[in-house]
Amino acid sequence: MSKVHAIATDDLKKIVARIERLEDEKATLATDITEVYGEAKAKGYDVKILRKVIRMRKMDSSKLEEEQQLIEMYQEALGMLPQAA
Amino acid sequence: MSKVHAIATDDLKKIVARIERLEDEKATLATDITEVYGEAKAKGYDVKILRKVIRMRKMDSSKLEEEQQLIEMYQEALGMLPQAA
Amino acid sequence: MSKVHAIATDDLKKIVARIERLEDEKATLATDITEVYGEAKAKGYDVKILRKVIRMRKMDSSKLEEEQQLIEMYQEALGMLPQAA
Amino acid sequence: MSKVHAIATDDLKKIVARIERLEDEKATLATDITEVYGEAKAKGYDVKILRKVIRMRKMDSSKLEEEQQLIEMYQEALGMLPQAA
DNA sequence: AACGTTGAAATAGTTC
DNA sequence: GAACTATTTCAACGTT
Repeated sequence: MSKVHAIATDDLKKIVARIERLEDEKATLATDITEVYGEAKAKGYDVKILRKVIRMRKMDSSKLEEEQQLIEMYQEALGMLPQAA
Repeated sequence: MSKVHAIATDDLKKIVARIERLEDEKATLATDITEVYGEAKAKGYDVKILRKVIRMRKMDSSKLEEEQQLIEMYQEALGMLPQAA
Repeated sequence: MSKVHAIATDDLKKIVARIERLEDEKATLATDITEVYGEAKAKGYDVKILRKVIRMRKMDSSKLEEEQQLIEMYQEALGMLPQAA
Repeated sequence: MSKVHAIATDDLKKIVARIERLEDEKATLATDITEVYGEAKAKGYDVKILRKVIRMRKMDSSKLEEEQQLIEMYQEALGMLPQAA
């Protein structure tokens, strides 16, 4: 176990600053998203449904990847098994 | 925000004891599972594949639930939307 | 495939597009943050500690003290502290 | 449906059954633990603090001190501590 | 035995 | 405020 025992202060400060800046931007985007949902609601859209639909769109594009993974899984499984290497 | 400021010691001890006991049992089961995989490996089975297959079996039984959820989602979406209640 | 009425108006499409774009950017930032932690790790920093410290910086200090007090209260109730005053 | 050779020997089936049974029991315990936390919450305990304290009890004290020292080291490097010695 | 990958657990946010 | 979902964090595992 070799933890760092002498910390390069300036270096660490820069790292922390970068992370905190990125997290700030991320939080801002989260707020923006909430606001867009708010606008949608004001226009009469159902926010809950909207969220679900958007989630489904994301899932659908992940389904392709999942399918690919399953194919590879089976390929691997068929290559070996009981008399595995 | 109403945190508890006077702690009933005996009560808390019992709660902690119960949780720790359950966690112990859970850890024991985790060890047992690891051991079964170990036996399987000793018999020549490919543990990695075995894990994947078992995971897939779990997924397959979740697929039914997922499908049901999607159906309900669509039913919901078709009932409302722009002119939502 | 059953058409879903005329739900997908241009307006709704725009809203969805905006949200998805914002979510993409958010996901990119999440990846960036992970990468910065990766760099920090490569430089020898302890990522787990780093995360904890950054989280503590986010909490305002009154919250931090309050949490710490609660922890000590619980520890005392459980007899985890050497010999409390 | 394409049969997958004679992979599913009785032996393999038994192994899978044992693992799945153990995993079921493990999942049940996880649910039980969640419920105990729920009861604790209903009695007014702070679940988040409770979890932290229980986690701390699990860590041996040398680890805990080491972690605490690292945190302070980082905090000092970042100027988060009032006026370090 | 460190490293990355992956699955489990915990926390935070959203909805009803 | 209770339940559900999504995100984030943590720990285990296999790999090199």
